[in-house]
Amino acid sequence: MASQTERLERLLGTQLGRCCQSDVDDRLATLNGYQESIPADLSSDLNALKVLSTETRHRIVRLLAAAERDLCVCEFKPLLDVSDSAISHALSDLREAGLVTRRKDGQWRYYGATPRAEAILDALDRTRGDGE
Amino acid sequence: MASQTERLERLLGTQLGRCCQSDVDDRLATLNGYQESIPADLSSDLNALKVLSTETRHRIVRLLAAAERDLCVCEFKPLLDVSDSAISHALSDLREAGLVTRRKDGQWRYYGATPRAEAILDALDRTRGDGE
DNA sequence: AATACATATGAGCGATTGTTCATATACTCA
DNA sequence: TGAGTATATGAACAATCGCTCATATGTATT
Repeated sequence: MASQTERLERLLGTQLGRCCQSDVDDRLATLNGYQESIPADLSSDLNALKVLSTETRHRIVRLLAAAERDLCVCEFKPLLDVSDSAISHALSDLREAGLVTRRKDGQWRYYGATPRAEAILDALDRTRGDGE
Repeated sequence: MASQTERLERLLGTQLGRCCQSDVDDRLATLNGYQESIPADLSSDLNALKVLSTETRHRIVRLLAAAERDLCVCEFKPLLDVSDSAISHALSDLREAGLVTRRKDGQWRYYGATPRAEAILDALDRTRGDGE
């Protein structure tokens, strides 16, 4: 049975030219340190990214960011090639993910991009086309 | 049959207190302006977000960012609760999405986070917990 | 050359997803 | 109050996804 650290041991042999148990322990401690620097609950980050990763929802947020104002649900209609229902579902998912806000005005609903949404789009824009 | 702009026309009636054809045309032109400011090809952005939106791949990138150095494939093993194959698939997806780089050293492979990956994580970190 | 090893790749399976259709809710105006 | 409108919600279905297992590729060592 292959242990969890069998290969790590060999890697350290390559990197250090030697490898005793304390070398393995030290490296494992270092790796655990990286692990601990990760937010305990990733679900909100993962959800924000997932929600922004499909075309309909992504486009909605880009439109809101470009508009620099809240848009009414019906303003998305001529710009997106999906049903009203799909737009509504998309906005609902975006709101739950903290990427858009909603404001009611009579029968109309206005949505706006949150700073979180804008920060993510900005990160993409600033790094688009980077080879690496 | 409901036209694409039927509701928009009524919205403008509400917003402007009137609505003739030129009002509709103006608004449509404005909306099309937003549309045009969106990158023509979203697929690379969408893919980057999708790839970062599941736990295994996201965790890999967070580990690389925390490490501030390239990590060997075998170093992920004790930190992730999935098979070697899943780690390899994940790294391959991340590389294709431009989120990690790969460096070969003998039989070992070292991966590192790209500026694009770091920018996205940073956007998430800076805005985590924003109510809106 | 043969064996061992590190990583990669492809098929396949259960689980999740984005959409549409049907329907519900809530507001407006006669 | 009743008809019309704007948006939201739930079910359902095809499509996609993430994982594991089996196997392939390329490197090191003997």
